[in-house]
Amino acid sequence: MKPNNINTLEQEQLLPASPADKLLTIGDLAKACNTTVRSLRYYEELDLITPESRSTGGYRLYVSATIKRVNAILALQALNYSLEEITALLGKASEGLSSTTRKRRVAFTQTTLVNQTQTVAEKLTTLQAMQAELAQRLTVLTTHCVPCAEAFPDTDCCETCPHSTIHWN
Amino acid sequence: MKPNNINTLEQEQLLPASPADKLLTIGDLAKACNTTVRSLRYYEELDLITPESRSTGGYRLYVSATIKRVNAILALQALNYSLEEITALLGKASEGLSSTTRKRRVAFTQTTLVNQTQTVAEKLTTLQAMQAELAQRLTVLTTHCVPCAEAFPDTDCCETCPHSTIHWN
DNA sequence: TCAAACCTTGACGTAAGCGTTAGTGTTTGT
DNA sequence: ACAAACACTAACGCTTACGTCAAGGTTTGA
Repeated sequence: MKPNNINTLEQEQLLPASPADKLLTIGDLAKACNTTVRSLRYYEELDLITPESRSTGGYRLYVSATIKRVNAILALQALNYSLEEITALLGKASEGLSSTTRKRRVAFTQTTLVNQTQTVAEKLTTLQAMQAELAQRLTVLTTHCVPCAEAFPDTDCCETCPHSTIHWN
Repeated sequence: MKPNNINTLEQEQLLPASPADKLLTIGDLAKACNTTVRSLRYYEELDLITPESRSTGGYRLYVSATIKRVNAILALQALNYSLEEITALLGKASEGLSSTTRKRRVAFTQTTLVNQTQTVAEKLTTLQAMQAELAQRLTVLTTHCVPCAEAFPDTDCCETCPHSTIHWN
């Protein structure tokens, strides 16, 4: 499935002293991005990236800009985005870059940032509640249960104790 | 593995009008914790919970304190802890119910509470840092990228923009 | 007493994100 | 010219946290 060799030719003609964008094999790309060949092929399955062309033997050949793209993918993954979300965020590779993409991209990023902020805030609230409850449990445990266990080391009276909920089991 | 029926008998004798800790079936427990029967059985597989006893017909019967335990598990899961981490955090059910002395059990609970407190504190710090970064990114995005995309909807100048890291690509 | 509702133990299915062969072809350096 | 290094496709494997039957036993209320 050769994309558009015409474009390639045009570019070579239009930019004879072009950046000499040396094409990368999939192994080169993997090393450059500190990831694996398998991951890159998987991203291609998901239409997150696509090689610029193929060698006569069928090797995938990537332009160096793809490094940026892959690094973006990896960065977003590190932020707990799923590849599906990342696809929504960066767009599919086959769809290229339309003129409206930039505006939409920025808007999309904005809404996802807002969502992230909200999610983080919720997590914080939960954690703070847990922290408070842990503190209380610890207090009751040390002020009540520890002395109690000290006084009656062998008598298991916890089942009848109102504080037994502190150490659930 | 009945812990200490002697204790139980003692208690029944000592407290004929005891709290009557009505035992819950697995369905009751699931409803009480707003989760599923399957999940509870899975937690048991992982030794996170264990029924107090079984009915003559083989039904799992739980003490009401297990509700707290399960709720703790669910709360921690909501914080993106894996069940393996939760097991490390809360301890295995079989260990908690082991026939060790009360002193040791209370001490065990104490140390796990301290550990939990510390872990929660760390998680809080991380989340607060995330919150700050998200806020900053949102600021830059709205003050810079949104107007920029508004002004140049069609010119993709992001590659040369120092703020392009805000909206990865 | 009997049906509805609940429980039991398997055991297979699922989704994500790759890891890992297997069997084969391609490039590259010497 | 030939071996080493690399790439190709296809396809099965793995993990986590359950969902979802299947084929039966158990409780419970009318």
